[in-house]
Amino acid sequence: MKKTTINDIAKEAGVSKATVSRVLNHGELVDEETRNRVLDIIQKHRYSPSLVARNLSNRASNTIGIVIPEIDNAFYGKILRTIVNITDAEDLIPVCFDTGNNAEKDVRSLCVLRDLRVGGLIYAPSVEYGAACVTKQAKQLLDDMGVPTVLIDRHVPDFQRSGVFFDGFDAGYRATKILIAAGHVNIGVVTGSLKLGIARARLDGYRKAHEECGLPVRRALVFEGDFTSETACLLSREMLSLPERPGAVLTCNNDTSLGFLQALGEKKLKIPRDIEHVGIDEIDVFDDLHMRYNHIARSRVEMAQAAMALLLAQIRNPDARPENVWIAPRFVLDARLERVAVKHKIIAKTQKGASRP
Amino acid sequence: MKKTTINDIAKEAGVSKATVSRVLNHGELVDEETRNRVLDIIQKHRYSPSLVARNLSNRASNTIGIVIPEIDNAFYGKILRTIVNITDAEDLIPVCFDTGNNAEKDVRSLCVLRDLRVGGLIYAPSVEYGAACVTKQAKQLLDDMGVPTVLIDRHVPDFQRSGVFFDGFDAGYRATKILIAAGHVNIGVVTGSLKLGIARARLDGYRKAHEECGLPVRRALVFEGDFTSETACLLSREMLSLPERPGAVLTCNNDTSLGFLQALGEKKLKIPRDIEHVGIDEIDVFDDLHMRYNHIARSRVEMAQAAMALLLAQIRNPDARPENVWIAPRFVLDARLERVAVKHKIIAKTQKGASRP
DNA sequence: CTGTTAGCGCCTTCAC
DNA sequence: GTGAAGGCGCTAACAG
Repeated sequence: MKKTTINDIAKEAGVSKATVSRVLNHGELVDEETRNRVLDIIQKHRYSPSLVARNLSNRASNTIGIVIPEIDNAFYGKILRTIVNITDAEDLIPVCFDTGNNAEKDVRSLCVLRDLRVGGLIYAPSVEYGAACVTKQAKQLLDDMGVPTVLIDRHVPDFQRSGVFFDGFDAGYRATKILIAAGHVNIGVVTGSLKLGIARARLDGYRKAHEECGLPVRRALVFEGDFTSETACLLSREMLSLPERPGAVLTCNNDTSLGFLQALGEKKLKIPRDIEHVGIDEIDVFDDLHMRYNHIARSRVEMAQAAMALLLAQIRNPDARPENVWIAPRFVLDARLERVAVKHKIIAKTQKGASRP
Repeated sequence: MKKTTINDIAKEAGVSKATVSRVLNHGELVDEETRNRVLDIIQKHRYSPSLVARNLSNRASNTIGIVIPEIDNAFYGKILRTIVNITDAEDLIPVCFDTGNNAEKDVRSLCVLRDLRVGGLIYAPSVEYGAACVTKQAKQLLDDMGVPTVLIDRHVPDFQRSGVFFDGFDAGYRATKILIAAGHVNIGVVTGSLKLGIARARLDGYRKAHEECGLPVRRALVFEGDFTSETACLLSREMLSLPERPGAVLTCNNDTSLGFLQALGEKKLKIPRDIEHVGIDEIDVFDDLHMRYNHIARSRVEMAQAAMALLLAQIRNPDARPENVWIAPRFVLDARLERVAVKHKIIAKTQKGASRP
């Protein structure tokens, strides 16, 4: 039992396949009568042309590749969903890979996408985690593919492409400023692997805030993790056991915040009674439950939309110049911290009521 | 600047494309010397054959379609990630659609997948939400595609295909039994749309437990929602304002549990001081934070793995008979409820230490 | 308006 | 071992 093809239709309709192809693609160029006849037969056989053949013939593909780490992380999950909703609306076909933050998988995924001759690419690289040679391979592949590409959330070092990024430096900087303004001098920080640019940026912001305020950055208060809750919890336990326990803590992504909060719970410490805390990234459940959680949100929907906008623009106009979009941090603070932040002009003013992304 | 093709390689190597094709696919059939020469040229040009052309020629595709609602829901996010990790290991290419629980989008997604001539399909239908005619279309499409298909999590009514399902009836039944065994007679329930089979199953379990214990099912305590936290919260507020407030509540999926917990927080009610609660589905964050949350987990990883196993089996052996796998509920209860459950032989015995999926 | 022809890039017989 | 030829299903000129 074979799939019916354009030939079968043509034969049965007593026309050439060119005509069938025409009613399929440029219906108006075909005599109404023959068109209807062909259409009828198509319907009868429930025929629908093969995209594979069509793509080959057109040497163009309406397929776009998506390469992200940790699909099941709420951050990327939301991004992915936003992306596929857009691809859907634009009649693009999303092919999706998860790298698990493994640079080798970046390369493998890009290989497949290259062989698939996708027409575009949204890419959240984990290559920074990997060896230099892997990064080089990935860049090479991107070049080889020669298709519109938009980086999202993370950079590829020394690589000139469009991208949508979160201003992690600003987030780290302002978060720390706020804590300092609230009277803290002893501020701990749990961040991700400093091999990752985004982790470094956030920590740099933390440092800058200290310098600007004439405060020393105490090495003992800087904890380099890996953006997982497990590691963050271990580090946080350590931090909270310090003889001079920090009065405030900055945690640099959603899972890190969770790890920290877990450690906090174990020690029976309460926010803000015993310690102050600002996290980076929203945590949906806390929102749902209206739980207190001072944090800086990076709008996932906004990022994904911006990325797709850039991608579509590039697909439509291939010689568009690379363009970077920076997504501004959004502050979600309790009344007290917000007052402090506004008073010190660290944030513009209350953003309450801003729709959750 | 054109992509290099098999022809370019053949020409440069001074051989025919047949030979190049051979070194690509059946290297051993080619003289070592020529093979190496061809290989060198391939490397030099960084040539890699087009999967599109190859698929067309082979009239077979290593592509598999994935259609799920709500990619950003942690439940499906985890499933998706597990699936793509497996497709990756099996050299399959995942094409992924999100339907947002919109039956029309089910149909649209299946259409694209059909045109793509995917080699297999993992499908979590939302068609039950839709009109009968839409369901019919979806079934028709599945038939037209004629490729191995595995349903996951949700049924398509009257449709004979392989599938991996959670035993929601059993979950609802045993959860309710436990609450009854714990001394409750006034048990509220918040469920999803009863148009959905999985919602009905869970509620049926709740009913069965009541019957079996000679307890009446009070209609006022049955709240039909839609599996979203917003609706669940509204309904829960209502429930908690009842003159005869239930002493225990069953909530039938993760978001519903969240909605309920939010309403609970608003009323300053505490578990288990004021009310008892069992939810269906895990909520990762609660796990991470070691928060108290009595629930019945449906193992997402297990489901996804089972689904892929069925799919691969079917792909390898096309006349394998349809097969259904039922994933057993896993109970995660606090000490008191667990003791009650074990004592009444509702659950076998402590499952503590079971790895989180 | 419609049919013929010639690919798209690759694979697989078949001869040699 | 290798090349020539034909075909996968479809589209895009080019003639009529």
